Amino acid sequence: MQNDEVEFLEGRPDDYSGGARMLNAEAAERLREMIVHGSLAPGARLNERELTALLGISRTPLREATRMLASEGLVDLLPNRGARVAALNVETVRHTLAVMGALEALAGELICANAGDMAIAEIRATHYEMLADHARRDLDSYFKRNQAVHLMIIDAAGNPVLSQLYRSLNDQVRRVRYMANLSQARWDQAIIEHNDIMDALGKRDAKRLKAMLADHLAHKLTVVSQALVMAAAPDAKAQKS
Amino acid sequence: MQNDEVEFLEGRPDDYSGGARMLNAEAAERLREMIVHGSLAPGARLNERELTALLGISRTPLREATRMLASEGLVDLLPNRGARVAALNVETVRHTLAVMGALEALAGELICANAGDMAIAEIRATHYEMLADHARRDLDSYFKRNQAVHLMIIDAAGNPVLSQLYRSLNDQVRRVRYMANLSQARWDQAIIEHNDIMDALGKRDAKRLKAMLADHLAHKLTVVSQALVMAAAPDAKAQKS
DNA sequence: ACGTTTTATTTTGTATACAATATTGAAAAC
DNA sequence: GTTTTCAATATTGTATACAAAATAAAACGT
Repeated sequence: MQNDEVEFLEGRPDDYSGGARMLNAEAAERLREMIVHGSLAPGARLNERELTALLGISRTPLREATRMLASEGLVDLLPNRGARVAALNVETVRHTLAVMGALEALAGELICANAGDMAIAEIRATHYEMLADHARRDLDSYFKRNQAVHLMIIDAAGNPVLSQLYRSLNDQVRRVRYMANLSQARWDQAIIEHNDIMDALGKRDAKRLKAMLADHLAHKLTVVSQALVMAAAPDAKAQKS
Repeated sequence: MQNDEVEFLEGRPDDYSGGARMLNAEAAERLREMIVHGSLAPGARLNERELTALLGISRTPLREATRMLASEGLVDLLPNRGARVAALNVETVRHTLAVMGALEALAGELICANAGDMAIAEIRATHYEMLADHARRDLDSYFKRNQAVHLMIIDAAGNPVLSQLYRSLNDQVRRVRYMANLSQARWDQAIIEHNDIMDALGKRDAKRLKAMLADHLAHKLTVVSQALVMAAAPDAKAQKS
């Protein structure tokens, strides 16, 4: 390699993964994570010099990464003014959640028609682990497990296009999660909803499953909207498109 | 500019569009069109030297473009082996159409709830123009108009996330369209279905609209599947992932 | 002081240069 | 004749160089 003193992606030295590295994909992953976790805030500029220094790569793969993220909708590209983290307004999140709802409904149909008992058993197991997290008030682990359950439900539908799309949209909404401070009441309510979802799923009751998923999503929308309007006041300048 | 004898994107000289050009976006658009229209066949390698010569740009913006197309799912990236046009197997198309169905269902709901009479009138107008194309047996114009109607229906839902996603998936399926040779019977049937859709839309009958859209999509799936299995025999080598 | 114009500096967009990996093709071995 | 090996070539991945634009800073006038 040309630059032999480079430390690629020093935050994750274990990411060499043996074979083909593909710096752009690695950078995209790193940036995606930073955006989702909020360390790159909505509206923030992606300075190429800074980011190349941070990631230990040159501008070429970095730019390829930002272009990929732009196609995923996490980043906006302004001509001659680089890339910014996509804004997160309530409107967009509402639209995104509406689409996710449609995808969950499809997943519900497909699962009840096709999913094997094994897959559902695995979901149920993770569901119980999530209940454990709730009992322990371990919010961090709960979030992870909650994500896992939702993604497992989507994946159990056996439609890779659906899975990929849902993940992409989910990343958009996850960005808000890290601003939202879930109240205890909301959290308890979410658990009830998850129990209902799990119940309908076990019975392969597509109609009820879809209704429960829709309810749960509507609930999520209110939580997320509140978080956004709360954040909008002090952070208004970053919300401008 | 460094290379002053370049003729950028010579196929479409009117694409300067005044202000900021953004070569990568232009190249992505060109490539997307080539892939959708089949001039870049499924499985075909995207040779950077050839394409830079064809588009009159350097490798940097070309590569940024291919990365964007990869995120859209039109292109696969193989480490150290460049980009290939994504394969088009029946399975993937079925999955894609299933998701599009879910999105159309959502659009149907939203339209019946929110869409203004103006928007529906505009759809109806285009619908009639499409009927004219059918009467004249102008298949090319029909395809365009048909696409327009479907996109207008989606857009009338007023959800930009939905619109963008649908377009992206639609591009995947459009690739097959150009292989499919619509039979007269199929065409006539499609017209009937469109009339039903238009009717339900006029009456804001969400339930029926969703059913009609689903029927129409199922119909499209059979057409597209047939085209794919027909093409699979002589073109099998290009179908390998 | 304030606003405007001009000049530096930074940042982005694009092209090219270099290195590593793949691919091809021909000679050698079987 | 077929397969294997190894050099030649092409292609990709990454870094850097240069140009145009945007941003920041300074100079100027009022």
